[in-house]
Amino acid sequence: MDRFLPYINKHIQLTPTEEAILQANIKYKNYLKGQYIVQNDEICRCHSFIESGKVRTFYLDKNGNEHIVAFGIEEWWVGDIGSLITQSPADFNVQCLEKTQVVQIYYENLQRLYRDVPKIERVFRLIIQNAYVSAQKRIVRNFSLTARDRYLLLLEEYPAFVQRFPQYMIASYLGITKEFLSQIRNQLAKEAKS
Amino acid sequence: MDRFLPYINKHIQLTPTEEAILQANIKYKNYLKGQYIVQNDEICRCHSFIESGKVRTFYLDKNGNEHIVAFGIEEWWVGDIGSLITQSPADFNVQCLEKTQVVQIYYENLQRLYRDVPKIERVFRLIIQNAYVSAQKRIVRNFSLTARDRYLLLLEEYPAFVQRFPQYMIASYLGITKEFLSQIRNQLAKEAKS
DNA sequence: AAAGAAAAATAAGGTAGTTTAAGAAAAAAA
DNA sequence: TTTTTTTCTTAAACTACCTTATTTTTCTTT
Repeated sequence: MDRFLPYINKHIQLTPTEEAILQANIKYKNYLKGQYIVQNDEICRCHSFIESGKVRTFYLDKNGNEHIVAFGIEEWWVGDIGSLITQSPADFNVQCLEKTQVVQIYYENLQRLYRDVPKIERVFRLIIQNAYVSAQKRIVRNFSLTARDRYLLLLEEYPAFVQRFPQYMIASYLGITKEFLSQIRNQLAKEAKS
Repeated sequence: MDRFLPYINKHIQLTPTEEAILQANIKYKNYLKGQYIVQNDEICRCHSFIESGKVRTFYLDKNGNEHIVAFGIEEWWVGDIGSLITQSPADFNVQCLEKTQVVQIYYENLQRLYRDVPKIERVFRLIIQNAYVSAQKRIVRNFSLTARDRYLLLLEEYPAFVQRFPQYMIASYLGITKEFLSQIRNQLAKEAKS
């Protein structure tokens, strides 16, 4: 039940006092399968760290099609940062796909932490920096790789995702249809035999 | 020649002492048309703020094709953040497309500033946060919009780009060929008439 | 102003990925 | 166990976008 503090301590070293302030500004929460942590058009009030469980972050386009923009498993942060930082309606939905426990930092508490424990600003700069670098990688890959190569890369880099999320969600994350992913997998299986 | 300090002061308020420390940790530099601020496979040593001029950030895929991942004009930051933060070889190239003046903060100076002027950590958190939000928007759009709609959106949101950068670069930025963009524009022109 | 180079337009044929629809397999519920 | 629901597969027709090649226009340089 406590992955959170060890995670924070990977980035910075907190004094006992600072740790106490941090503890006072977080909340533990449990979600059931299917429940939403963030909902489209509502303001995202907190950023959530996954203690256990799994979630998907998705977006509904104007035709009502779902597009998965991120997965979340243990030790990942989820939320809609765009909505959080401007306290404006969210573009994304964050939905739990199984019973999920999270640690949440609410907007006001985060601002207070930035003020009272400046080291926290560093943690979040680092978190966002890494998120930004992966987002850019994703853009580049969607430009220059075929669906097949993107799938192979996902298998290599995040095998846990391919195991824990259903195929139609993997397809959506890769930006292709489930039918086409099925076709790719079929082809890869054939190649493996010969 | 001085857009930099006013830009910083939009985000935070510096005391005269802090401002002096900041000034001591930046460098002004001029580039000619065609010169590179960052080069693929070399370590990106600084982050650059554009005072005047224009640049493109691009990536060469394994077939040697260029893919533009970002444009930069006055008051934009450019560089390869992935390379900068880990001090590892850059994936991207940042090239000036005309005479360009920049303010640069070198890696070591940035670390020193984070330590000595903690407010600076806030500025960079904010810069990266915004960059991350736009990167995510871009991922979503590339998934759910057609090339035509992406072009229309670019025209609406950043008309300056469409005016200041040649069409084949705009096409590359949108993730399509120059021929296809030409076709789209042709079609839009026809529609405008009738 | 002319010459040369770079950028943009046009057109035809090709391919990666989509759509639709039907059926099979697997998982969840009863 | 059977039923119901969810997920995955297969295949054929279709579309958005690509490739290649040629021509025209615009920008640079002298």
